[in-house]
Amino acid sequence: MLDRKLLRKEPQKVAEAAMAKNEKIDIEQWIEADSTRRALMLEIEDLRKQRNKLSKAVSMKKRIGENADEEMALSRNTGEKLTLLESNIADIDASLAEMEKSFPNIPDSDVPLGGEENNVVLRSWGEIPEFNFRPRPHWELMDNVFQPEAAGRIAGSNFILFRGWAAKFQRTLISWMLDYHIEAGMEEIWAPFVAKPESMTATAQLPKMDDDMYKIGRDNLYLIPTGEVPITNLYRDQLLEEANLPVRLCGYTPCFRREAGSYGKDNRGLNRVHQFEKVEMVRLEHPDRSDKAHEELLNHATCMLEVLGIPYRVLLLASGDLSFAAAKCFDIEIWSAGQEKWLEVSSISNFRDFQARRGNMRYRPSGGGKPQFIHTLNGSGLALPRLIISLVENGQQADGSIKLPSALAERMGTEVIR
RNA sequence: GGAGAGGUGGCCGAGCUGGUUUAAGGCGUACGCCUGCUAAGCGUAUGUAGGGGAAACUCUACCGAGGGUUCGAAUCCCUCCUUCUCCGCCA
Repeated sequence: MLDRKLLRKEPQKVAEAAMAKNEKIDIEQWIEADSTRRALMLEIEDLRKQRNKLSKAVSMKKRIGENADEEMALSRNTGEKLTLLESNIADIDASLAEMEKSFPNIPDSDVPLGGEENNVVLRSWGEIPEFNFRPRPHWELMDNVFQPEAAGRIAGSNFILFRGWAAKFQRTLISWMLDYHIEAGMEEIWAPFVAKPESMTATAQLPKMDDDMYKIGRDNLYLIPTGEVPITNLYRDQLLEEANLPVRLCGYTPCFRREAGSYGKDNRGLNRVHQFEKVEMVRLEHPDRSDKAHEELLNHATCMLEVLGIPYRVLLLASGDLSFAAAKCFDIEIWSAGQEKWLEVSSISNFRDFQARRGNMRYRPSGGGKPQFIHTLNGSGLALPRLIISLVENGQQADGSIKLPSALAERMGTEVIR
């Protein structure tokens, strides 16, 4: 959610920002409703003031035994007027709130304009592996342990099933990544995998992504599309002390995505599935330090890839590729040797105070003064399926066996998976 | 799922036979006083949001959410959400 003062003061800026994100918004309609609301509010407050006075007069007169019929009649009359105006303003409030929830966050000034084609490669690391044989895609290398047809029988197409070493490999990776984050000072969170509409609205999956989420209608719950939802919502409606910032969290969750309308698009194998596992990093920051925190999250995630020896590149997303809530986002892409392409394995976003406003997440400044909205950030650290793709395809050998990075070999109890 | 008890300001907690409570008191926090230092003690201030004012200040709303009764609701009634206790069911 954006600051109402900003909407009033610089509607043009908000409209341009929405345009840059390919979102259509009607700012004129908002401005009109807002000014109507403020005029009505003045009237209402005046009437309430009158009624309070009359009530007090009634109270005084009754205490000393005088007749207060006149005041009571006047007060009743005022009350009737109020009821009408209050119902008008409630309608306006509802429509304002609905509009505001559909206004996207404003991209930072250093975010390039335009669509995907304007994303900027900031840096890259590692050598793209070369083979003296034809590198195979992961679905061939994992033929025995990755069984999408079985998952299809159980849950439907585009769900996945691992068995044997693949199942263990995923569990090992989750555990390794969590330990890596904990080592760096984050607190591990394990949270519900479903969330209420209010939670989805706070982190801004709602209203826009409604069609992309699995919904449990009878209990009015959604399956989470990312760990960001429960972990960030841990602090919804909370007031933090400035001394307790930053809050650094991580956690494992499955992520459920309907991927409506994406069938047939890069969805072979593990590339794009309805349920995938992910370790997420979440950070609540002081507004002055969120830029630094954003870089730190990025570097922390890329460091992890360096330990695993996976070639990657970092993109700064252009405005049109930014999510609804983000002000700025880095994507990390890793190399898939079997498919010879880059795969997005992490999005690291700064939402500034956008989610904090929606979720009422604030801190009290240590010098005293009014509570302020915090800045929220998050990043995948990392998404499992594509990480597995890269490790398996990049580590493959001529005989179809897979060589593991040393960090994982120890935990898997073998250096080579056969 | 059944029965019962709660949800009050950063936290705890009174009020809940409707009108000097437009929320007592405590903790915490800030500043000051006092004390050789520290602790204790004393004093003052301290909720959130919005409006008006140069400012001191002032007005309005908010006691889980929404609706109702009333001249007037934290207080009475209804619906919902949520927490806890006990029982049932299930892993």
